[in-house]
Amino acid sequence: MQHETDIYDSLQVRLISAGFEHGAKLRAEVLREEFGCSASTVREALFRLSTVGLVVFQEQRGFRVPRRSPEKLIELTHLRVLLEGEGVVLSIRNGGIAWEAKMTAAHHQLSHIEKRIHGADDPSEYVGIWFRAEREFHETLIAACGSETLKEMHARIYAQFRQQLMVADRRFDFISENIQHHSEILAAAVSGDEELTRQKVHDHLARHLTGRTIEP
Amino acid sequence: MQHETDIYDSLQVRLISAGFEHGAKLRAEVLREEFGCSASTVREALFRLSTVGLVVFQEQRGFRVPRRSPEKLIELTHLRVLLEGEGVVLSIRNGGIAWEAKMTAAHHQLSHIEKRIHGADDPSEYVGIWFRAEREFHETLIAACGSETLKEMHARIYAQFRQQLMVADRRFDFISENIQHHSEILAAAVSGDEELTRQKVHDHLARHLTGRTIEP
DNA sequence: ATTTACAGGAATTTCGAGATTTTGGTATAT
DNA sequence: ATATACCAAAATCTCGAAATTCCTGTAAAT
Repeated sequence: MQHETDIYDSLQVRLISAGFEHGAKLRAEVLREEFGCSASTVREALFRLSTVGLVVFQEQRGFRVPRRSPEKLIELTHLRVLLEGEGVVLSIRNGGIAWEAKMTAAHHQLSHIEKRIHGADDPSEYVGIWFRAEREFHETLIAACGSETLKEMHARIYAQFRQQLMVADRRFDFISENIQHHSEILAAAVSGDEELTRQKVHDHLARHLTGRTIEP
Repeated sequence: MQHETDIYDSLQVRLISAGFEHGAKLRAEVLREEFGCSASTVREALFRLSTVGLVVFQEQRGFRVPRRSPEKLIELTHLRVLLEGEGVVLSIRNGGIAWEAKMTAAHHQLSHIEKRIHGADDPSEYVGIWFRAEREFHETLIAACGSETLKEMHARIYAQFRQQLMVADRRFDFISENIQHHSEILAAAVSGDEELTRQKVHDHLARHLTGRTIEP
């Protein structure tokens, strides 16, 4: 049996991985059928997603997928730099060997996938697993920061960030640059150099700070 | 006629200003009567508040007011320092005269109230207006940062922070210290010294970073 | 031609009842 | 005494229909 929470999760995944068009209307009556439940149940899930920022709610006129906005992407990037920078510095301080081990593991996984994408003819089939690995890498960065609140907040910002980029960058033109970035972040992190790591996280995300990132 | 949004707002106010006990159960069937609407409507509002962190939701066992937790308060304080520090620096950079004017206005208002509290026999009657003025002051600090996303995020952190402190500090023992702090923050901000301002914001909140702040 | 008024239809919001699950208490067995 | 099984009461969750509000296209008026 499907619970409200399952529907919430399911919608969340679709909302950040191209399951809906930007700006698309989300009608509870329609989604109802896909999940085989009542409209009110979908409505509750959409309400919750709206407070997270993955859905826009307007009184008496329903729910929508947020439109793409260069300004929003810049703001989200700025916050990612702030939160990931702070989180990774705290992780360096508190994480110890166990965290360093998890970091190298997450990086190994990610870099393996990125190298395959780099040499692939049709990278699009890797979209799903790359998303997961990239998220895992960035979550591991801040995993040992000691603040559940910071991690939750980062998860939301990250989700909105991904949603903004949904259909963009499908060709992975940035991938070789990314391989380099992720390696440098890992190296800086395990070396224990707090400010260098913060800098590397910033540089990695900097290309989204210009306002000229997306144009499909 | 009461809308779902009104109920949401109304509950939010009560949740951050001692309208409920810490850890209290929030039964939709009960709140239903107070608002004169159906249980499902209350339920929707509670669901939304749960994604904001002002209410805890557990599958099949309803909604609760979050318990008080020293660790949580430290984490929230840490994030306030981070977000307000960043926000105020950006405001200094982008705000101009208009922002400085708003800052002095907000400070004037707040300090007026704080001085009255300082000399009052029974400060408890000022609780409500002090809450509003203090929030206004801290929101104005970051008002010109240029990032709606940062402001939204700060609003949530601030709300959870207030909720943690709900019943504490009712005697305003900290008030004379606070008057000094707020003045120093204002002075640093209008002087344009970014790092000094960041420091003053940190110092102001530092007393909540020790883990020995609350004991009812 | 443009604006305003008015329907009819579609979408949203609210509601209360029924189905499901948890909770708390009692009895039985170890 | 402790643990397990069971039952009834209470609370939660889901549903579909009724009430309300919004939207769109058509007609009348300026």
